[in-house]
Order: sequence, then C-alpha cells, then structure tokens
Amino acid sequence: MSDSHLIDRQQPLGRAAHSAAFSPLYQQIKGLILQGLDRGEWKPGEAIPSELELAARFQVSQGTVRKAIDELAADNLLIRRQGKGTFVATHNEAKVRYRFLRLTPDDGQPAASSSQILDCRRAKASADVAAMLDLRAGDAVISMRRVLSFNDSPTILDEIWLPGSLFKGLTLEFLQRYRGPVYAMFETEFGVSMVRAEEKIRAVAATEAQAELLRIGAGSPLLQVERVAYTYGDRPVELRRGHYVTERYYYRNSLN
Amino acid sequence: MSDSHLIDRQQPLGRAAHSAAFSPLYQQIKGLILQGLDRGEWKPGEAIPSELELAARFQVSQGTVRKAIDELAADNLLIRRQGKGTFVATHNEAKVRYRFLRLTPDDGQPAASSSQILDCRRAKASADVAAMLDLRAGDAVISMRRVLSFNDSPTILDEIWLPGSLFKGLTLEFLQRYRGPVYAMFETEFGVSMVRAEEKIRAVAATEAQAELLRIGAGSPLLQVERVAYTYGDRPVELRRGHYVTERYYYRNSLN
DNA sequence: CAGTGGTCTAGACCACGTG
DNA sequence: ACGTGGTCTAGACCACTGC
Repeated sequence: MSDSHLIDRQQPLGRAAHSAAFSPLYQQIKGLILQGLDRGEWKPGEAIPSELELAARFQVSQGTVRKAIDELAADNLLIRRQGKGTFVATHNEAKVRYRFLRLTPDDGQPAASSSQILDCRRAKASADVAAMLDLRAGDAVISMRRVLSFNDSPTILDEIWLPGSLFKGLTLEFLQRYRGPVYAMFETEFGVSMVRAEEKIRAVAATEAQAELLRIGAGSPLLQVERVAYTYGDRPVELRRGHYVTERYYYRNSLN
Repeated sequence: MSDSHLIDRQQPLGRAAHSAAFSPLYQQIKGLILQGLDRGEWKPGEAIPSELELAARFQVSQGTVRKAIDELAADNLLIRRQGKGTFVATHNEAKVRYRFLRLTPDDGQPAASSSQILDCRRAKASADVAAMLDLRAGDAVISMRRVLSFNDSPTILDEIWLPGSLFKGLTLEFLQRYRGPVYAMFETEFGVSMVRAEEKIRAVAATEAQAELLRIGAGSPLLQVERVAYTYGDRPVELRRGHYVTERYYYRNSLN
C-alpha cells in the first residue's frame, strides 16, 4: 500500500475535481512510472513489469495502466513490443539511435562517420551556460569540443557543456577510447538518459577558427544549432552548440 | 449499410489477419473519417458527428470510434472540445494559426508582421518542381514571391509554387486584397487544407537579389527552408522555398 | 503452451457547455 | 436537463514470442 500515492478515489471526486491538484488517474500512474524510470528502478533496455502487474501494484485496472503507458510510449520513453513486454527506451539501438541527429545527406543515406575530440576540460559555468543548465554561475561544468566527419569530410563542429556533478570521470582520454554515439555513452556510463531536446537554429558566418576546423572558407554560411537536452522530469543535462556544413547535407524537419 | 466498407468481422479473423489488407478496425474507421474530411463532408471549423452517431453509422462501438478520433486529434486533423464536440481543425484560429511558422524572436514574442507580395504568375512546372508536387513537368503551376516583415524589418523571403489545377483564380490582385495567413486563405477560398509539412533546412549565402529585398549585405548567411506541404491523404499541394534572416529571430524545434 | 501486449466491446460515472 | 467528450472499469478474444 505504501507504494500508492494516488489521490483517494474512494471518495467520489465531486468538488475535489475542481482543485488545482486534480489530475486523471492515468496521469497519476504515468507520473509514478516516470518516477520509477527516474529512480532507475528499471534500466534502459530492460522490461518494466507487465500491465497486469502494474495494475495490481497501483490498484487500478489494466486499462488505466495501459493509457499511462500509451502516453509514455508516444513520448519515446518506453517501447512496446507485442508478445514480449514494454521496455525502457535506450540510445543503444539501431532504430532510435540517431533520433536526435537530423542531418541528412542530399543523396543516398549511408555515410561513414568518425568523431574527433578536440578537447575536454572542467570549468566553471558562465552565467548564460548556467542559466540554460539550471545551475548557478560558477558551478562545475565539463566543456568539450569535437568534429564529426562524414565520408572523411568534416561536417559538424560541436561544443558541449555538461553539469560537472553528473559526469564525474568524463575525461579526454575516456572520450577518445569510447566508440559510438555520445548519448548511448551518457546512458551506459553515467546513467543519464536524454529524453527530449529543444533547439534554436540560425544561419551564421563561419569564424576563422571554425572555418579552419571544418575546412571551408572563413565567412561561409553555417547552420548553428543550439540544443538543450533534458532527462526525465524535464531537467536540463546538456547544452550543445553545433555548427553544421550544409553543402551536401540538410537538416530535416517535420511539421504537424 | 452502403456506408460501411469495413473488412468483414463476422468471420473471425483467423488467417485473414495475415493478409496484406488487414488493419485494425479503428484504423479502418480512421480511414473512413479521413475520407469524409477529404471529400469535404465536414468543413474546417465545423463539428463532425458525435462519437455515438459515428459508432452507429459504422456499426462499431463508441470505444473504437474514440480510438480512431484520438489518433486524428493527435495528428491535429481534429480538435476535441469537452462538452461541445469534435471539430475539423482549421488555420483560422488563434491557437493553431502559426503552427507552421517556427521563426521566433530572440526576446519578447509579439511583433507586428506585414506581407508584401512581389509577384504571382501562372507558369509551367519545371522538372524538379513537378517532382515535388507530384505533377508532370509542364503542368500548370502558380508561382509567387513575397516578403514578410516583422516590426518593419524584412525577415522572410518566400517563393511559393502551387498546383494550378487547385488554385484557379489566385491572382496578384487577389493576394494583395487578402488579409491574414496564407494557409487560412487556401482553406477558406480554395478548400485546400494544409495538414502536414516536411522541411529541408540549410545555411546559404544571400544572393544579390535576396540581399536587396531583405536589406542585408550580399553574401550574408540566410536560413534556407524548403517546404513541401501536404493535405489529407499525403497529397503534396505546396512547395515553398523560404530564406530567413536569423539575426534577431531563430527557428525553434523540439526533438522527441 | 503460457504470457505478453493489441484490439474490441459494453457500460458506468464525471465534467463541461448550452439551453 | 441534456448531450458532449473524458475517465475508468471489466472482460473477451487476438497475435506475437519464447519455452
């Protein structure tokens, strides 16, 4: 019973429904499952309990649990697999691996990609970085830069800031040893799951330094993508400023 | 009875479920409602029949209709309003009016906007325009250009192509007389509802002509946004190439 | 074969909007 | 008071997976 912190439904809702604290049962269940994810009760890639188990645990019907899970699956936090169960989404999977990489080649898609880490150091958060990561100015952050190349032509220059408290042990050597997508590493090595991101996109002219790293002319147009990525509970855990060469690649987007 | 073209469910599904034509009942209902929208059985802004009416018409339970409507509402084709009914989405509404305009000012949001039409003429589709609009090269298209200004500074230069067959009577004079968002006009005046769009985004250098119209220096970085917009049934009905000045505005995007 | 999620139904009660 | 969509429940049968 101590597992359940739901609004008491034994009393018919009546006026209680008008109170600010009211939310539908399935939303409360959704919140409880989210807490479980956040606590790490089920790790990325693992199955969560079956709908019937969760229904028993939370003392609601299977249908209510189902609606909660439906929404979490729609948000890409969970993945349903018929006949097998419901699994915690992970970046270690072909299907959703490049969910956050929107750059697409003009022609056929496959491209050999490689990453070169330029630097990685601990620093104190400037006022603006702190604001975007919900830190205080001067708090410890990790700052790194890298160049991503496709088919050996440098295409993306990324500058990344992370809260120091969450990524202890993230060093240049560690990064250089690591293979594969950064978000998969954050998840596996530091237990931080990126779940959602907001981007601000502009066209800018390449500075001298950027031009040299990307092997283009100074002043060439670059797509600037400033991203704040969030984990469970909408807590910001990464700030990334990317500069993309969009000669043979474009940023794809769908509007609904 | 002639209203219903569902797969026969009197026969238990059995192996039929393995056939290519199989889809869940609620998906079939969704398709039927979509056809109604496409036919114009219910106009944008109008209410569709209540869930119980549709359930009776299609000979399924209210729950099945509900699931179909849920998906259409998630796609922004329908809008549910508690106590009132379910309505056909429209661009003539404050809430969703600027659904497709992703440009946002760096500071406070409101900005007086004005549109200047540069030209509007009938033409024959070039091969590439035809391909993107699902036409044949040489088919009639309408081609127009305009400049959008915010707070009196020119910010967006749009070039738009439309299938001539759908937009008869769209002339320069007509455009200049019209007030308000283009998609609302397409919907109200030509019965074409934009439902979804795909964009390809790049950074480019402004040409002389673009620079003059946008009052910036030639070669300045511009955000190029190439959009194909679709109506019901994923039929492309607009091609638009926009160039945005992103000095004081940015293109916002959310990744899930 | 058993267990999982997927689909479908039926019915209850609620909150909201309108008359 | 009535009709709408919103929430919740209960139970049936299906399809997929793995033992």
